[in-house]
Amino acid sequence: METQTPSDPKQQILDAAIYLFARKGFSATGVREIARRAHSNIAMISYYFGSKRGILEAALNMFFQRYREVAEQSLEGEELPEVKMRRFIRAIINVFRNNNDLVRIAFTELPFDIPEITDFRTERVKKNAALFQQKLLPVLKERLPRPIHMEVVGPAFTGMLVAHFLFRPVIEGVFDISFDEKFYEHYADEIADLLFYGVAGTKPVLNNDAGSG
Amino acid sequence: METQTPSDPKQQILDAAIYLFARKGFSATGVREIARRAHSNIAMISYYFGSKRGILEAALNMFFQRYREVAEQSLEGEELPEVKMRRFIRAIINVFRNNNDLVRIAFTELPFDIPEITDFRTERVKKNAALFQQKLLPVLKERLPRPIHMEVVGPAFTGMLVAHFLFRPVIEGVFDISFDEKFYEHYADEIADLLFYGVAGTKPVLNNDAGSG
Amino acid sequence: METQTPSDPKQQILDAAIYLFARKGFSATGVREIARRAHSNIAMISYYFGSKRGILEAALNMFFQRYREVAEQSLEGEELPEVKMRRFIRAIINVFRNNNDLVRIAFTELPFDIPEITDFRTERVKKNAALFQQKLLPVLKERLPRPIHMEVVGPAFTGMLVAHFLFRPVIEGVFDISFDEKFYEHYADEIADLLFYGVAGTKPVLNNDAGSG
Amino acid sequence: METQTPSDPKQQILDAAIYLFARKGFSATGVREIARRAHSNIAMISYYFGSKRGILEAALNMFFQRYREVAEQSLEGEELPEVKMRRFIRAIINVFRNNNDLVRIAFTELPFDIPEITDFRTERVKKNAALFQQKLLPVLKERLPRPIHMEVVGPAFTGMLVAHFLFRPVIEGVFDISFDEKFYEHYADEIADLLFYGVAGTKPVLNNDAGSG
DNA sequence: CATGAATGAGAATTCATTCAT
DNA sequence: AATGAATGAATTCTCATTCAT
Repeated sequence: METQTPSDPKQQILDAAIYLFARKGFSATGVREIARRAHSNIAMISYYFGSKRGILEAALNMFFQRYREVAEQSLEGEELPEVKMRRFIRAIINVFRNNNDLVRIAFTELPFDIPEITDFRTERVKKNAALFQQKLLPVLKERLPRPIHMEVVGPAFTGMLVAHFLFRPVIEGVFDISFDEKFYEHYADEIADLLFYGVAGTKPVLNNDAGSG
Repeated sequence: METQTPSDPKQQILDAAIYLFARKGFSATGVREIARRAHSNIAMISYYFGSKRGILEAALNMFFQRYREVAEQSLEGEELPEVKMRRFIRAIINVFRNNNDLVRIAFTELPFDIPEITDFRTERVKKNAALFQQKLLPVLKERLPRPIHMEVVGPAFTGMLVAHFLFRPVIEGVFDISFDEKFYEHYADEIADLLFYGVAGTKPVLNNDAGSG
Repeated sequence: METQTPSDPKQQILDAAIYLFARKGFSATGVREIARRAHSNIAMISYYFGSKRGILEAALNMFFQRYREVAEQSLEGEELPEVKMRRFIRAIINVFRNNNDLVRIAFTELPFDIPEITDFRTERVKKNAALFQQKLLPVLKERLPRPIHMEVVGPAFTGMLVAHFLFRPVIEGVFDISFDEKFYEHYADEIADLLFYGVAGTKPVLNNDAGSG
Repeated sequence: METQTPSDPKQQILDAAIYLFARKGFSATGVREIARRAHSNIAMISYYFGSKRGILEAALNMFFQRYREVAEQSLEGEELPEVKMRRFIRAIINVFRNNNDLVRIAFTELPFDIPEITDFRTERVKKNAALFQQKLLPVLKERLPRPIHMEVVGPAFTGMLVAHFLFRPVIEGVFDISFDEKFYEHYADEIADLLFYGVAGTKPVLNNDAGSG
């Protein structure tokens, strides 16, 4: 909301922290290192964010907000669920691409067994699930050949979506590939195909390009 | 040397560390806390594992070894790839269930951008990919309706498999469910169905029970 | 940067460390003790000197620099070598008196068999030897009754000069003496006499008071 | 006194400790390192020597005893003081050569300002001084051209004697020399000459070889 | 806004020693 | 005589944070 110049110290601290948190982890990253990378003074961190933890919260809020906006926009509308779902996948993958460090932090840093944090997370995911429940599932479920359990499909789908961004450096090493613009053109559709038809399911011809455009 | 009584201090340290690493993260877990939980002396950590990092390595080696054994066993044989794949999924999910903390540590703790660690990881994944390449893909690919890209399907499949174990506390909260024995009876098959046919793909009748029993 | 008030914490840490290193040895001295004696915080040691070792290096650099300055000044000039040598002895003994703790540290703390440290030491001594070689020996050697071997005389002379400052507490105990201003008035000349004529050598009358004020 | 086989663990511990104390210093040497170098068990150190400090004491006692024996023997007799003194120098240098590590430990490790230790040292030196006083000085003093102060000459002479063995690695580096058998043949006489006549004092011809033989 | 100094708590590790076997 | 496990204290160093300027 606040407009920041590129050399804005607050933004620089945030950027530096995101970069480091994503690579070394929150706990292993020191405020001194953040300040050094941000070409800023250590005391500025307290000044702007209150504490190291404050930076993490700011980063995650930023990320969840972006996710939320994009999710709501892409699931809106009266199209067929397949269409909306493909649009959602494409949009989210785009967000993830542009915020890869934040993806790692969000899925890696927050421990899952501390009640306070799990509650916070649960709340977010519940809202997200409600979005799907409301905008997508009623129509979708009728059209599926067999019943699905959201407590299985939901996390599995999330895992599918996010794995690429969590494991990217390793994938690049294993398959000797580099993920360029060209790759991502087809990537979202492949993920969508995988979600809808798996590797062996029959894919109706007409639906093939339904999600593009 | 290898057989340890339940009160073996080395094993107790390892168990305590795995429990804590999975919940608080490696860096945020202190050796003092590990020692306290293991009812052991701090100095014993150096004595047995050299350093805190040594515990992490011991834990990960244990986990990867278990994974490897199960993967090799379940992918062996001359059955149809679908059969072997379902057996693999069931076996791996079983390993993950019994080592949920290790799953979290393995997929969460090792940063992905430190070359040394990424290389280590890449090596492991390459070997794993080779296993699939050798035991599964040649026959499988012929039988698939459309070509698949391993650099997309591989990570997506991994994400599908692992997400449940990474997000479990949140899933329980969101869907108000508790994952008991009954749940896991069907879980592996649902994941296999998802992998093969997605949520919308047609599932041939004859293959349906190939993986059960 | 260089001018420090007496209560400057950096200087206080340095002073405390020098005091303790000289008495207990470097390894046996703890940073806690240094900080306590300096009425400072332990963390300030890292802040100012990087590490405990950093203090030692700062102390030694200070000492070697003082030595070097005095050595160069006193050996300069066109006087007879005996005159310059007596001036040098008097000046060095003065430096040693005013930095007795540093003398002990410099001659006691740095181990002699660690290549890195020995190299460092060798370099310093070489430079020092070159100073004598250049400013003193050419003329001196002509005037000596018999050839001298620098590899014997050099260390022996150093030992003569430094022993008093290394063993002072013991000497005081053995001879029931206390080294006051009066003692040092004659001390330098006695050492010079010892170097030039030993305990039994004949001492020419004319040179006798060349070195006195 | 106790006859020890070369593989006697007590002796091995002592040897290892002397080696390490001389190079790293007493405080910086750990019992684990000693035990490792002695191919012995840590607990054996307590068993044989009571404590780490016990090893140091054993080593120093050994050294002082050897010194004492040699000093007494070489100063005994009715020869001229110069003769006895040269014999003493030659004998002590021999002891120092064969126990170079112990020399370093004895002159380096014992701090000089802890009353207990200084007292111990003072006691030893007093006895040593008494030896000279009794066996040497009465006759020597009559024969010297000028009065000498023992509190000056004593320490200076000690420094002369010991410096070579303390600084050896550095001297070798500075003068690019290696101290072989041949060097030590003349070394003791050079030191004796230095003590008696300095670098410039006239040396009577007849006394030149009085000390050998 | 911004800084560099300062703090006290806490980090991991190593220490010499002891003990049961 | 000898061992390997175990201990608790002590080690150095780094941490996030605060404060006076």
